[in-house]
Amino acid sequence: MEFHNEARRPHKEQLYTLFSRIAAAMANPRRLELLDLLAQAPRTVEELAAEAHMSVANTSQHLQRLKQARLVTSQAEGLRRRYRLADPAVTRLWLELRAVAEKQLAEVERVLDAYRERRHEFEAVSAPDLLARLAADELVLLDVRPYAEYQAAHLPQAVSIPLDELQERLDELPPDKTIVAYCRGPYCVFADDALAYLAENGRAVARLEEGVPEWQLAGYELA
Amino acid sequence: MEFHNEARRPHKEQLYTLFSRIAAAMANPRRLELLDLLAQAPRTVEELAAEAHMSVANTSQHLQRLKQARLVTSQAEGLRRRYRLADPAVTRLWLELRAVAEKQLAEVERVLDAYRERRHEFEAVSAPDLLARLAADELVLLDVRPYAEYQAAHLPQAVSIPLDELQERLDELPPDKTIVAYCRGPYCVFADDALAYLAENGRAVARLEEGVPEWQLAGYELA
DNA sequence: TTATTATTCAATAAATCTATTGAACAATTG
DNA sequence: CAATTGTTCAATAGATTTATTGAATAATAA
Repeated sequence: MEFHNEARRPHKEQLYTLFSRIAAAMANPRRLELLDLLAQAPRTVEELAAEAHMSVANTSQHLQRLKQARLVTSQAEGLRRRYRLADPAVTRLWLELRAVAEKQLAEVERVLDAYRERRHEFEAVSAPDLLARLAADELVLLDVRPYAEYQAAHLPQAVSIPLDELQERLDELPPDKTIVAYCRGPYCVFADDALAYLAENGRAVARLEEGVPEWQLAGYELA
Repeated sequence: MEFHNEARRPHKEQLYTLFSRIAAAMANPRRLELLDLLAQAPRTVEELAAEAHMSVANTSQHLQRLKQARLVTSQAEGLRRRYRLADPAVTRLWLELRAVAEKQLAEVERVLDAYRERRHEFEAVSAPDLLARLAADELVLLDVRPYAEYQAAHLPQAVSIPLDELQERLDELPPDKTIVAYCRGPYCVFADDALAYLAENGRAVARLEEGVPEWQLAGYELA
């Protein structure tokens, strides 16, 4: 009865090799950006390429690698092909990866402060707090992401005004209530931009750091 | 008010690059095996090299990469240096990675059946079931890992008999109770080997698939 | 002090990964 | 049918990663 059985070694190595394939698929900043975008809504290659500022060929190649690792699936839609995350577990893995980076790499905080330069300016609302004040009808929850992402999934009672339509549609927001904006999550600046504009126009504002994936992971319902 | 702000692009890319470093550190089967071992107990370079069947120099080099990514820390102990996981979040990430691989890569199941050839032979006990039956004093919980790992952390009420001492210490186990064995987790064969031997010697046996990390992640207490 | 021991470093060849380019393919439209 | 369009494929150069070898380092023991 021994701890080390040489006959089983090759199988064990195969297992670790399989696990490492998932990590390898995520071990590239471009592919992480693609996963992050897909965590918001399914998209075509062209849309992903434009959003991530990369060439279509390169985007397609990276998507093939994600597909090989079974992190994404694709579906033909006429001339196009739409990609989506293969499973909610992939979202969990991505969020857990981010959480480890946040906790272990001090640089993340530094870069985030440079990226979201106004992130400390607005009051932050926690998820339970939001729910309570929504129930009391004290505030409006505003989703400023592109409409397609709102359609794919959004927080309960959220109103959609994409960031680039906010100026024209300002009067759709009640002037007397606090406006809580959210976007793709804590690494997204859309909500900050929206809140800065709303504050300039005399509205009471606050930010929800959670995006749809974080909200869902925390166990709350989506609309 | 636009969705794409060119000035912020470089910061965004830096963020994804930081996140990808964590994934890159895990994107190698050897390093995953090291993380897996460290999830059981802290160890020295030499111990890790022996257990993972790799050269000391190679082991050290991989540990440096894990350390750079802040997934492990090390501590001098006289002549040696002991490595440990940097944070419980690292364990969570590793388990989540495994979960995705399990769910998405059908090959994992196939390789696992070849690796743990007896895994379907024994009754499996679930964690809540185990707790109930332990409370009712119906069974003995047996930890068959090396003693150092038992010392680092083990399940409540677990008795330690390392696999390689099981034959000599068989009489320490009460002959009338069902023996539930566990080891490092669902990808470990120690418990299967122990149960096969115990069953041959007329004991009633069952297996707990969870190891210490899985047990902890599920929210249960450790001893 | 010198010798021993655990670990790390440096150099290297083989393998793998990345972005780019331009061609190929396949589903639609005219 | 041919033309258009979104996507994928193939080839390639430059960069990164890996395991191995042997030397360097640093803490302890003789």
